[in-house]
Amino acid sequence: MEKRPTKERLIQTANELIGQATYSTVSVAEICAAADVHKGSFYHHFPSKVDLAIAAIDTYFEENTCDWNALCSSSIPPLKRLIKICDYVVEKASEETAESGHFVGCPLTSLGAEMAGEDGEEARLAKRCREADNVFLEYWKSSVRDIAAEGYLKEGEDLDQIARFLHTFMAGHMMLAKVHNSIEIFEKDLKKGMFRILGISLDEIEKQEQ
Amino acid sequence: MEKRPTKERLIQTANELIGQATYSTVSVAEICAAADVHKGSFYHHFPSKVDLAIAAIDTYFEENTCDWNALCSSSIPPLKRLIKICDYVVEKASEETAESGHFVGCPLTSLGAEMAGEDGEEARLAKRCREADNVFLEYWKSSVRDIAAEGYLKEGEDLDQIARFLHTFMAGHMMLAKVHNSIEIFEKDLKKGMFRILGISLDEIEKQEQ
DNA sequence: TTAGGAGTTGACTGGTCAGTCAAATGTTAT
DNA sequence: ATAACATTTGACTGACCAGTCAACTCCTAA
Repeated sequence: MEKRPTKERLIQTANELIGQATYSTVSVAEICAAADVHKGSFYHHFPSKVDLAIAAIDTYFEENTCDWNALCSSSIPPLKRLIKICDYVVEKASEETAESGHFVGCPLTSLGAEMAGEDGEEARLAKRCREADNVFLEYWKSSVRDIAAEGYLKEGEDLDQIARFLHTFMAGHMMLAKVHNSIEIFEKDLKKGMFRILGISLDEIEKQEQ
Repeated sequence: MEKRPTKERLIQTANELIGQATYSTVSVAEICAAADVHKGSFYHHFPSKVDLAIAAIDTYFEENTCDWNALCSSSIPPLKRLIKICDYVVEKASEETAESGHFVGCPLTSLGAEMAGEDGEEARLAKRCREADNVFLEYWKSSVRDIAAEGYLKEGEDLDQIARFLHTFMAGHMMLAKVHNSIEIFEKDLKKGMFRILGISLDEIEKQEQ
């Protein structure tokens, strides 16, 4: 069994531990111990704890945009894409919760909120979280435009605002599921809420699928 | 100029500083300095940092339920109540942001998420956040039932689920406004999103008001 | 006047934190 | 073989953390 490179192990471990706790409460020593890396070796690969966290956010972001791109192929009808994204998010959250015992949620929001009031070096991390979050908002905007282009929305609606609603609703769901450490409501409500915000009957769409 | 009692000053200062940063990153020494209280005096009034945070959450909760009760008088039509609550939340957030330069958001969600992965003494704080959050969910349930009773919602809808949607949407708005430290989208979207989730035209209701 | 509890003071402790460093060990290219 | 570089090791530092404590001041009640 081949061990993955030290740097990768640190990033993955950081994402796991920070997801289950917070940036502030997880120490460099803890991350090192869990990743089987010595302190000095850590600082060979990363100039600071903040830089590890940024690398961890970058990795999370790249993995997720990659998956979303695969799910959001233009060849698929936009409402089906929305369903697939919801299913993907729910499934991924279920796996994480089953593995760790904690609902991890969205690091961009959790870490972004934790770092929101910081200045100095930590502000770089806060900025990265905001930037990445904005990219996901763009995904929603694009999705809503595609849904509107298919005639599912009334003429003259503020499409960007509807996209913000979806984005906000997703973020809120993630945070509350984290607070209550419960995947159940998340599974039950996410997709239905999305379609309610859009004003489209989920039942009818699902019937068409069959 | 009379100084308020030490204990009150500590609770108020804790709410301010923890709101602008996080529980973990604000030290007891900082809170003491800001409240002009000495370390030893702090531990005369509170057995631990966790107990101060719980007292701070309790104070926040009591102040807010008190205000919400005043706004939610049954003598007012339920949709008007919803508008008043949204206006109240937005106005309070604006004041806090103007005063501190930070969008503070909802401590029950922020602190609740920060403490979600903790065990030991901090778990008591996490539990208190969850409990308080559940009380606010009950407010939404009650509001949605009243709105339905006036005939604004279709027959057979899952009213508790709609209440969860509103609660989730509010929480998401608070968190994202904190992440981006921006009150603008919060002001622009909150009320409109609420009415979109309900499926009721805000414009028409506002016309009736005049 | 005085006794005693409530509140205050600030120095102190042991532990943990992020980050440093010089020496040791691998690895690769010539 | 060896030079040059990448990586690892673990002891170390100074700062900060939550919490302690004994001495002190203040208020109140008899």
